[in-house]
Amino acid sequence: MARRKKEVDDPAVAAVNGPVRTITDLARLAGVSPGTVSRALANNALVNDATRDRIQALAREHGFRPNEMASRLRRQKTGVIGVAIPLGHDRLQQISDTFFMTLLGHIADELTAKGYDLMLRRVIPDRDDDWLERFIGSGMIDGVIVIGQSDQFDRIDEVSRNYRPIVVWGNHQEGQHHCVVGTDNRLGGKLVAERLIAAGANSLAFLGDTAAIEFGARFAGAREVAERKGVPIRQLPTHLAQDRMARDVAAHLQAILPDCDGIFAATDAIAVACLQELRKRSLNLPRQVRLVGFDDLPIAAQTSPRLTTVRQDIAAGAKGLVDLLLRRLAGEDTESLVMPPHLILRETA
Amino acid sequence: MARRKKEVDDPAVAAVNGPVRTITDLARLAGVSPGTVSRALANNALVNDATRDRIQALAREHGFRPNEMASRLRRQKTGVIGVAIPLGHDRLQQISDTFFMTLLGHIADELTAKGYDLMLRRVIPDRDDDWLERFIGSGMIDGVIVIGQSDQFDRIDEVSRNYRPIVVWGNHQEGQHHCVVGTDNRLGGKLVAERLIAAGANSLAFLGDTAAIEFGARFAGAREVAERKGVPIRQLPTHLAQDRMARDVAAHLQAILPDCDGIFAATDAIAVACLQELRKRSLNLPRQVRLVGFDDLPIAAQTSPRLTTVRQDIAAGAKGLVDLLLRRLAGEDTESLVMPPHLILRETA
DNA sequence: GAGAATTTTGCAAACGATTGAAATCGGTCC
DNA sequence: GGACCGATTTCAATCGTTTGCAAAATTCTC
Repeated sequence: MARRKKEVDDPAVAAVNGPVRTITDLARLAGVSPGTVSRALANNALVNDATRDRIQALAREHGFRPNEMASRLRRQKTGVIGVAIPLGHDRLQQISDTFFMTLLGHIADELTAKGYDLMLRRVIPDRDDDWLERFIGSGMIDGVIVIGQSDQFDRIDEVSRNYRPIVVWGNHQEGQHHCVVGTDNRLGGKLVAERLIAAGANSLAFLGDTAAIEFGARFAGAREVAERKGVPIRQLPTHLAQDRMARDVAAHLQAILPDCDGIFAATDAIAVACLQELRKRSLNLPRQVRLVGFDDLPIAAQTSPRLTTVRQDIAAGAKGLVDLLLRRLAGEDTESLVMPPHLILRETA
Repeated sequence: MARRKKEVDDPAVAAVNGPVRTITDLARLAGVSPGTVSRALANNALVNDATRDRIQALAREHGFRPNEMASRLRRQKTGVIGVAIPLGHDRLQQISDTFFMTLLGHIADELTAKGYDLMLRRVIPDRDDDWLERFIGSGMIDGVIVIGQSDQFDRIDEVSRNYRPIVVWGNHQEGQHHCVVGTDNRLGGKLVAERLIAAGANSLAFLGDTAAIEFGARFAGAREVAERKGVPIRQLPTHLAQDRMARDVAAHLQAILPDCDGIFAATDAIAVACLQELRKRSLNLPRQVRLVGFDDLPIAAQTSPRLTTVRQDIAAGAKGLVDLLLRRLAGEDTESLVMPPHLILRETA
């Protein structure tokens, strides 16, 4: 409608009147063709300097910005990286999970620095089996970072055979096809078990759900060491959602104490819950019980007693994820990046 | 059926055996026009049931998904909500700020539930003065949620006069134009001062940078109460970035202790830093010094002694933000939502 | 000042989907 | 047998940019 009206009216007048919404409006205003405007705004050397300046000034004056949706459609490049957080092995684990959110924050920083936008999508795989294909196939993103394999390892591995720009945060597994960035969880688990035993523990317990392969690897590492040293170790599934976690931890500790004197919490969040429960029971750390967490979240340094834990370098992880993704986007073939975990000795073991 | 046969035989069709990327590819395969495919995939009643089923089956078989970029361009509707986190009053405050990230997580949950995607953008206003216009003008988003006004109040207020679908997390100020969701920071500040004084404090200190208007309001509330009760109160600017925060807190406490016996930390993060510093100095809480934080982050319940603080209901805030934004998107005019803060009494005051 | 070389600009076809309007097709009615 | 009808389907224009190529304008050469 508006367009028709403009055509009928004196173009100059119409141009002055209406808002400048499209590159064509601006072109009319500047008395050049849309193509020229497009090039001028892109600082294309093909356009005369004077013309460019005039058009850019006009654009600024009218607060005009080219529609990126159209631009991205035309150039078949979105400038957006998708970040998916599948919540699989524990439905109640919220997207607000501290570790993932911190990682996400760093990823956002990295992507911003590289000029990419970030599209975040929370995913519940059980309710929606082609989540990854949908995200990729939407045409809205140039590549995707998956935070946490959860129990979606096979699906991710499968999809990655036909789709290259995908990088995953998680555990590396022998023979996997997709590119992953993560901590060497198995080694981390070994470090923990070694420390617990060195600190005097005679019976170990792992609190965490091994269905999540990251946790599975941590447990596997710990078990290897425990068996080698002849120390018994048991595994106790523990939910990650705040409320259920507290209940699980209370129940587990009730069952295993005081028999068990070395606790390996799959995450710092679980460790903190243990700490509270242990305090309730007035058990002394690390004399009566030893406790080690995993992640080295900021909170770990601030509990009392301060938590011994395994550091995952989140900032480096984020950098690695983004870096590898951009390289894959550029056509390069990349190896997975497995980062060494660091045992941070504090006061609980 | 005759049609099917033709497909198979027709060399032109057979030649297009490649991947089915566009609706046109699929149309050729199905022997119908692109328009029909579009309608079939959209479950438009205008298309024959049998045709629809056939096309949908074909789409599934070939893993075809319409390009959303194109779709969104055409319908002038993106289905994406932008979330901007301006880092203004404290450059070093990272996007990984716990409070904001938690809020972001809940917002993501809410938006996902409503069928929207989320585009995250970190913004450094000093380096880039038209960040908000750029985000809005990009044509990539239907609306925007700004997390934290930082020191960008005026700019946001200005922009909101010409752009309706914008909702902001932050402090509500008399006479402002834009729609905001947030806690009543002033009231929160009052609650804290009242509690500190009731717990026996005779001289108060506020640790936080009042240039951020949320913090300014918290301080103002506390000052009002303090002055009414004739208790002195001072304000000590404190950075939010982890490393500088620790230094600032140490310096401040060095300067004001033991003179000052009631500390109001602008955030729980600052409060935790205080807690560590106070422990170093072997001061007993709450006997010698009282401390109250703000936010009620998960960590607040897990420190030792457990932190007395003011709860901001993050989940409700996220729900409010999304709800108001969608209503504005639908054309409704909405009031700001100011939520009551709750003093959570624990062990530090 | 003609012709060549070089800048600048304009034209028009994409990108991949959506959608109003027009066309097609059986079938029905009189 | 022709008009008419409802149900389907096709056609073609559109969303707003970008960009290869041709055309025009300008500058350079001799």
